[in-house]
Amino acid sequence: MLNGRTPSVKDVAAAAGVSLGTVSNVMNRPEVVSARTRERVERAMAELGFVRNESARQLRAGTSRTLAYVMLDGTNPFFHDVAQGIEFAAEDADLSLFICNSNSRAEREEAHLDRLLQQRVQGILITPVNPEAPYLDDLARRGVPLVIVDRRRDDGACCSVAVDDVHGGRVAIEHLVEQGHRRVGFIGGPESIGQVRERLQGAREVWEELGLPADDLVYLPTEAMTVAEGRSAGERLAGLPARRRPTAAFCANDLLALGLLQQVIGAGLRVPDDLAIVGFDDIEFAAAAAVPLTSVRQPRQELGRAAAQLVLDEATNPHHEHQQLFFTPELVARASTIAPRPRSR
Amino acid sequence: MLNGRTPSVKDVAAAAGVSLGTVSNVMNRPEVVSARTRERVERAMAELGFVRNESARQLRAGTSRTLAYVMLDGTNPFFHDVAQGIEFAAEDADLSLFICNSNSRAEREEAHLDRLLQQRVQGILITPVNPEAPYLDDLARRGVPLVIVDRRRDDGACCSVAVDDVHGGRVAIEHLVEQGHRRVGFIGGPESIGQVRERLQGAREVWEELGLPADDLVYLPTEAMTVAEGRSAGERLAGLPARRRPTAAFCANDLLALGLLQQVIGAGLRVPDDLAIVGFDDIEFAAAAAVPLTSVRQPRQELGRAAAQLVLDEATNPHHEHQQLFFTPELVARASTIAPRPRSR
DNA sequence: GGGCGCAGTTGAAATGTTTCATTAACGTAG
DNA sequence: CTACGTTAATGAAACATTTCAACTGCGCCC
Repeated sequence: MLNGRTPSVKDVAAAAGVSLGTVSNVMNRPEVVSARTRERVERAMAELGFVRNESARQLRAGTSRTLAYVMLDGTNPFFHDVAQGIEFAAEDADLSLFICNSNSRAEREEAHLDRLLQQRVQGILITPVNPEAPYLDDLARRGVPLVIVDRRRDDGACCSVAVDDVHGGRVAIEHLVEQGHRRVGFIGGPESIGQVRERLQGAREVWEELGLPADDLVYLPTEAMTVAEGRSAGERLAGLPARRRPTAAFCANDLLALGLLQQVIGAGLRVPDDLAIVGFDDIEFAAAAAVPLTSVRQPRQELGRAAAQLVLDEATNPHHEHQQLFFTPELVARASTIAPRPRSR
Repeated sequence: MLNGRTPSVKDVAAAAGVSLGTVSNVMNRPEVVSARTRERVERAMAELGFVRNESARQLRAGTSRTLAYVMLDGTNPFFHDVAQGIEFAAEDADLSLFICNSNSRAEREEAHLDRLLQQRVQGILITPVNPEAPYLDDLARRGVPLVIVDRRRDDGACCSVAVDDVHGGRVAIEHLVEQGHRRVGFIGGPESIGQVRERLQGAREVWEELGLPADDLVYLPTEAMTVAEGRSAGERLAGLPARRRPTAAFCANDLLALGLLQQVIGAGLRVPDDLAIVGFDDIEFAAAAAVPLTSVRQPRQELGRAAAQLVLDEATNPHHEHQQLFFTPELVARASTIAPRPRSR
């Protein structure tokens, strides 16, 4: 069957008694080769266990069959849902998807990008540590199809797909005010993250429009967007003097919200009676929390799918123009802000 | 700077006024080329924005610089932790990691493997839908370094890294019995998953050894290991006649446990007083649940790291012998089984 | 001053594909 | 019978790298 190294087209050609051009035709344009020879070649391939060498194909054809997604934080399920959306689009286009994880470290990100460039991937999707990083411009200038996911670039240096975070901040606060809250905490950070700024901005806008005193929208900064930071924000919140302590919290993502939820429940507060909580992203675990979490839903898979389509357009359409796609997030109200109808009485 | 296509070694050589063999030497054996020319070449590379073409390198050198992990279920954070462990090991070995997701569908898995074979990846790590699938044997026979992660192969066809699931089942039940429970439900399925069988087996072994009546260890089968199935198991559990209703549940993974937890809390039961819950895997969200979840911890990252080391050994060491690595899981007790010291009185 | 060793550089071969111009075979129309 | 068209198969070139044997100076020793 196989005697050492893996068989090449040449071996198949010899075994089938045809030229190696014909073998290639069987793989790439089966219609031009007669049924008889095609069958003979296919049998030879099966017998030898031939597997096409993708490097050689790519080298000659000049085109790779993979996309890549560089995700920001592997511990946040949100990004995996985005990746799943990309994967579906890639599958439809018969491409492989290379998933990398920068773990929020710029130097890992750059190392990944370097590798991807060497692989000559067909396009790169990325949720960058910093959307303005100069090496992203290098990529764009090089002509590598590039789409920024879940972040924005305001100059049109490349495509991006994101969500209207200002709007997301607005609907969260509108909902809380509707529920009667007049003192609300905003939990998120660091402020270097554009989304944190924009979600906060949306919150403040609507707060002001409703004529509520600015001081009653309390900003509780965090150092990261993790469960652990959510918990520690909970402690700080509990430590606030009563007259400043909010009756509701709006968290910049669900991880923070879940951490907060756990901490305050552990401290004996009731949710939502003592503290209502709104998250952001609507990851799967949000609905599955013990007090199901009200959250601002991002169309996570859609985000990935749309990004993949943009990158494919850039890769294949010579008249491609960079676009900034915007999705509008919507609030999903659950028990963490809406008290259940009392069980009896 | 660049005039159309990306520059090749030849362009660099021309720009630096050396032969292309020298350029290659600068990249691969800098010590053999004089400092003066090396510097000249490096300058030329920078000016042209040269990036080595990995396909060509791989074609000629015959060796790829990537590992691949085919994960079973992208919605389960457990596998991402495993992947993270692999990633660290790959980073140490200066390799890239290609992450694929089969979503528990055998045909996707096979398609991924086919692609990876074409890419001639240096080794494949996989948590397979079915560890006995014939195409896995094909891989092994082909000589592709292959490690099965978090599943077992009893014949020594390839390496595997797993956890002692029988033991995991034992410690979970021992803990519950210690806490005074005498009627316990086991939630998990489908039984085609080896781990489900073994965790249940461990549970039954210890149950019998303690002389408890077999009928009081109730098996509640599920169709999958997801949050949704956990919730539905919770409904079935609530519907059980009181004399058969367990006072504790041991779930085959944390996703099930989280779903169950949410459902029973929503139904007004108290955890652990009315129902104690033990999960398996100890994913990050287990500790962050509103009632922090007691769970059987698998060394998730360690699993990945060890698997990566095995695959690298197989790839590089001619005297490699297949090994079956076993980790021993340990119980992490939290509030879902241990009632907190009463707050007052 | 001829031979030798050494450091540095070169040029060609090789890797496994794809592509494309060319050839071969075989009818069929004139 | 020739010329032509069609269909099928061929062979060589090209892709970007790495490797390695061969070459070139050059200083040194006898």
